[in-house]
Parts: sequence; structure tokens; C-alpha cells
Amino acid sequence: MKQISMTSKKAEQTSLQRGFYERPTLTVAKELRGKNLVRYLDGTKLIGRIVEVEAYIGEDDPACHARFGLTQRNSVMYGAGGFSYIYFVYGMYDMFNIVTEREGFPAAVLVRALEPLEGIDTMQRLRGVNDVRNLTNGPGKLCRAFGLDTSLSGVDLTKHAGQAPTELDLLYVSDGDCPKFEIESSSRIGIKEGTGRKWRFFIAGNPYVSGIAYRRS
DNA sequence: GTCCTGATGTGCT
DNA sequence: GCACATCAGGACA
Repeated sequence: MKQISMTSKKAEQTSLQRGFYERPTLTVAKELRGKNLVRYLDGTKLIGRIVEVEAYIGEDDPACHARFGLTQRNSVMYGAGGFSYIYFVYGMYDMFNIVTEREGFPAAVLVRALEPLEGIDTMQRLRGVNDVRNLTNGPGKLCRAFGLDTSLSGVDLTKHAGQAPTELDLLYVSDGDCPKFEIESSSRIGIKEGTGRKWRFFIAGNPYVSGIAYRRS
């Protein structure tokens, strides 16, 4: 017996499964756009639509943290797909990535920008900013707005995959009901090597994409 | 609007 | 010792 409406409602609310992440990183990166990042923080539900990502793939990618091989910091990138990889840069900012591909191959997708959907007042408080367009339009900003830091690195985003989420779920990605959008890609931002790879993907024209100057490819 | 600079901690080649 | 997947604020137009 088919219950289309139930099925689609469930799809909106439940976590993506490991199989989604354990695929080629460029595929995962493109398909993550339009999905929802969900975070429970002190009993408050925060949701943001993923509108901009970048792919970092393997030891041969000169911009990837795995370029010098396995280290303590990047070890989670070598694990199974579907885990968080959060690191600290510039003495101030956390960066949120999602590990992709199978165990043993280091790769991840950096989430660079979100469109705030739910829990906006909490994001405003955490950021100390009221302008909704300026809450999560950058990798450092969205981590602050969602209360993400390195203590959440290595968390399994799929541990309740297929089940209805509860407030015990700290962090996961779900299917959204995102309207159709145009695909655009460009060079990655803030790196010096590997700029020839057009591995930044974003939703064309979305006002929550980071860095106005970079919106066009 | 643009460009430029300083702040700041961690991991490593 | 230095590079770093950044951001906010100031100067200027």
C-alpha cells in the first residue's frame, strides 16, 4: 500500500543515509545543495538550506587537508562517509565539512553557506547580528550561527538514518522541499593551490550565497 | 559600493 | 616559525 504523502513527509524529516555520502565527492557536493542541515542546540531546532558547498578530494588535491597524508587533524576524512569534519582556522573560525567516499579515501564537502529556515532568532543571538542575509553566508559564520565547533568533529550524521529524528539528534542532513534551482560552479574560495578545479557549487542567484563578489562563476 | 588590514590559535611541509 | 578552506571594520569613492 502506497502512501505517497507519508513517504514524502518522512523524506523531508529524516536523515540521509550513509549510502548518500559514500559516492563520488563531486556527486555528493552537487546533490547536497537544496538539502537541509538540521541541528538541535539546547532544545532549539535550527534548520538551514545548503546553498553553497566546495569539494576537497584526496591526497592529490593540493588544497585538500589530506595533501600531506594522514595526520591527527584530518584522520576523520579517511574514515567512512557521513561523518562531520570540523576544524579551526585563522585563530577564530570553525569550518564544517561532511566526509564523503568510502573508508580509506580522504575527501569531504565544505558547507560554505546556508539559507536560514528555522530558529533564526537563536542564530541572530549566537552571531550578534540581526540581518538574516548575514547570518550564515560564509563557512565561519554558519558554524557560529549553528553552534558548531571542533567538539562536534567526527560525529556520525547518519546514526538515526531512516528514523524520525528526535531531539537527541544533534546534527544531520535531511531532504528539503527546495524549489528548483539553477546549478552554477566556480573555483574554490580562499585557497592558493588547486584553483583550476571548479569544485565550488552553489545555487544561482540565491541571496544567501557567500561573498557577493563571488556569486558569479 | 570597493579595497585593505588586523585579529587570532592550531597543526605542521 | 609560518601558513591557514575567514571575517569585520575602517578608509575612500
